[in-house]
Amino acid sequence: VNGVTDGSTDVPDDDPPALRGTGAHLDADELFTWTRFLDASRLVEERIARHLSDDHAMTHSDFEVLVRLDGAGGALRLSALAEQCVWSRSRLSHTLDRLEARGWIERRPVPEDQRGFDAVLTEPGWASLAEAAGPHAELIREILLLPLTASERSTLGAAMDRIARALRDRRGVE
Amino acid sequence: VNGVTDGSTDVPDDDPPALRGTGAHLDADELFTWTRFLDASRLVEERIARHLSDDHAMTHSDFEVLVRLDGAGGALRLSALAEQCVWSRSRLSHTLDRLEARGWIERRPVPEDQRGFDAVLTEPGWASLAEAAGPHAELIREILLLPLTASERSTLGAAMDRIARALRDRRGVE
DNA sequence: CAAGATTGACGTATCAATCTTA
DNA sequence: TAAGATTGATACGTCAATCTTG
Repeated sequence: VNGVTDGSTDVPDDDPPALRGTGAHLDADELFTWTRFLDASRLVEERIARHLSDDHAMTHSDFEVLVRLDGAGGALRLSALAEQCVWSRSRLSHTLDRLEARGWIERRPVPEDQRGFDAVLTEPGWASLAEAAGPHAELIREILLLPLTASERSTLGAAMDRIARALRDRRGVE
Repeated sequence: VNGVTDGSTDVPDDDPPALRGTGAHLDADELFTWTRFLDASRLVEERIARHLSDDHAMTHSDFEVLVRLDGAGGALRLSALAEQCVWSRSRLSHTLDRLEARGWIERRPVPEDQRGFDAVLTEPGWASLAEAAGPHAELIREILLLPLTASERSTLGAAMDRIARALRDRRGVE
C-alpha cells in the first residue's frame, strides 16, 4: 500500500501510456527497464522495512547501524559510521538518538580526541540484532536472490556495482 | 550525502565485515548482490530526486502524478490514479493537496458519482511537466541505461519484472 | 455497510545553523 | 578556520479515524 511506480504497464510491447503527451522521451524498451527497476527496488525496500518493523520493532536504518557496529567489533567512531552508511552526520545523529533512547547503543567519548564519540553496541542492542539478522537474510534470499538464476545474479551484481560506483564517484560534483 | 548502505565493502572476494559477529547469514556472493542492488537503487533514486528538486522544484512523487495525468489525457479519477501509482489514497490525497496548492492540478467532481473526483492537469502543471520530462529521461539514460550492455539491460528488465510481480502479488498477504 | 476520499498525528530524512574542540 | 557532532525547522509518507455518498 505505497511507494511503487506502476501497476498498469504490464506488457512491454504495446505503446506505453506514460509520457504520451510530452513526447515519449523514453522508448518502450527503455521505459520497461526503468519502471521495472524502480518498482522492484521500491517493493523490495518496502518488504524489508515492513518485516523489520512488524517482527523486530526496528527500521531498516536501525538495522544497518546495528549491523555495522557488530561488524566493527561492537564500537565505531560516529564519523566512520556515517561514512560507512553514506549518511549525513545529521541523519546519523537522529538515528543514534533513537537507538540510544531504546538502550540499543551508547555514545562513549573517545580519549584521543575530545571532539569524537564512539557508538557502542549494548547487550540488548546485540540481542535485537541477533534475533533479526537470520530472518532478514532469509527474506532477502526469498524475494531477491532465489528468484534469480545464477547467471542473472552475477549479471545483476556486476551491473549494480558499476552503476553504484559511477553515482558515488560523482556525488556532490556538478 | 544520504541513504546508501555501503561504501566500504568494495571487493567481493574478501570476507565482508558486515554481519560477522552475528554469524554471516548471507555468504560473500549473496551479500555482494544484495548490497550492490540496494546501493544502486538508493543512489539512483537519490540522483533522480535531486535533479527534479533542484532543477524543476518538484518531488519524484509530484512528477509521477503529472506523468500519469498527462498519459491519461489530462484527467484521471483519484481512485484510478492511486491504483496506477500503487499508493494509498491517503498518500495521493496529500500529494494532490500540494500539487493543487501550486496550481499544477485541480480536483473536479465527476457527475456520474457524487463521491468521485477527477484530478485534472492544469496548463501550468503541463508546462512544468514538459520542462522536466526531457532532462529527466536523459538522466535516466545517463545513470541507468547507458552503463548497461544491451544484454545486461534485457536481463535486468526481465529479472526486475519477475521480482516486482512476485512482491506485488503477495501484498497484504501473510 | 462498503467505496471514494480526506484529515490529523506521528515518525523519519533533509537542510541550514550552531556549538565545541583540534 | 576546519572537523566532529548536534539541533530545530520543515517536508513527506504512513497509519488510524473520519466523513460522505452509493
